[in-house]
Amino acid sequence: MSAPTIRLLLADDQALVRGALAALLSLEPDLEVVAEVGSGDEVLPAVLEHRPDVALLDVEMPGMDGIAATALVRAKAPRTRVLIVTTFGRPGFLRRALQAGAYGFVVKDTPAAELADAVRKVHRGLRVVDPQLATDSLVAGESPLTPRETEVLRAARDGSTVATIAKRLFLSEGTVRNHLSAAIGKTGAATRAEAVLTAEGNGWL
Amino acid sequence: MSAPTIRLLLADDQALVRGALAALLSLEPDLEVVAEVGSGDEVLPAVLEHRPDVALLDVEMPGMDGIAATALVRAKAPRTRVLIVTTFGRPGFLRRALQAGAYGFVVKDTPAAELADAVRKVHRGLRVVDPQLATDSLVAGESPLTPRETEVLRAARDGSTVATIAKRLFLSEGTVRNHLSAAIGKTGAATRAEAVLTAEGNGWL
DNA sequence: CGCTGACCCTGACAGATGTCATCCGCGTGT
DNA sequence: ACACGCGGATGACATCTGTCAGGGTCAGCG
Repeated sequence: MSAPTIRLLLADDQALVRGALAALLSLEPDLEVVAEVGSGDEVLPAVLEHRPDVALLDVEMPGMDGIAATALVRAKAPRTRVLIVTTFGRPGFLRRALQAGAYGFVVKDTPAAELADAVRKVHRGLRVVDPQLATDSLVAGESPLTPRETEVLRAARDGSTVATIAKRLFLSEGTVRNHLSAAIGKTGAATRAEAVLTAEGNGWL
Repeated sequence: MSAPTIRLLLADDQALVRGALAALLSLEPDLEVVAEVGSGDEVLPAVLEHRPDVALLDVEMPGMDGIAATALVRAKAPRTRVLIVTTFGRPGFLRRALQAGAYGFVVKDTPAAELADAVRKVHRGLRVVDPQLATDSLVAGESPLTPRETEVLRAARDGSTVATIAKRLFLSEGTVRNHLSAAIGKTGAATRAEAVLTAEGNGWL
């Protein structure tokens, strides 16, 4: 009797990318794609139903992001190992993904031939992390922003004025300006727009 | 003698996505991936060497974006038809891609099964464009921004101060403020950060 | 229990932003 | 030849941003 195949679940909101990844992985005789979902909140139900050995999750998905979905899978279906497959190799994403229980973290710059190997390693319980990304993650460190500063900076992402943010968060304009100023200082930026980019780049937002 | 296969070139800076798309398209007996490149400036040399019938180009690539590469292919290798395959279905991208000579425009939300059909249609000389995207493109219209306004707004993308932008573009701060103000007005935004997001969303930047 | 530090909140103020008025050069139409 | 409109440039000024000083609350520690 032949060795059993590794059962896979794919989660990516881009149908074309998801279908292409399924085609790529199905070329391997020992890998079998048993489910595909397009949003984060479909991940756990599909994992519970199909019992994949490895779940390949994108990070940015509607309904729930892949990192939150990873935490759910670890809590409710610990035999399923998670491999994050994402466009943005942000050090903050890596740290949060590992903390949430992901076994591996692959960015879409990776050669296609390496994905199957990454899946097999994760299935065997090994960690798969790009060394450069791990280094960047250690260098960037945890976010220096307080929860409120993070919230105010996130609210500033879309270019809103202080008055608009104040209304949205039920704060005075002075409070909003102070939090923004603190966030600007902590990220080493000159403006709030730059602070947003820096925090996003470091995975702090 | 069997019908000849459709020769394809793939261009996407993400190796994993490119490899996966190659795997997906190679499942079709009448399609053959003859070349893969990872940057925009490799597209034309590869097209001239491999003579693909259809070139599938991403938009955002290093070296040269896929729309500029499309224009080059039309000029230098008119028998190769271009199909844009991109993450962001921006109406501005669609318009510029068609104007540059692309035969089709597919976003990565498209079901994987439709990609091969899109390739076949493009090969036959048919247009492949998402109707919703075409509508959005007509609604958004051409950019109302002057070349200088576009340049100044683009320089403001990274959150730079007016003084920094003035130095970078060799203008006075008053001039920069005036162009930014005009761009804010034309995009209907309240701040420059919002104007940047609006212009990007409409494909004007 | 008192002290300390972190976090959150607020308003005053100097400096930056965005609006407005104005001018110049160039291309187009009459 | 002239008038007009457009794009680009500039500075004055009202408004907004970011910094700073100050106060309140709460958890942790001695």
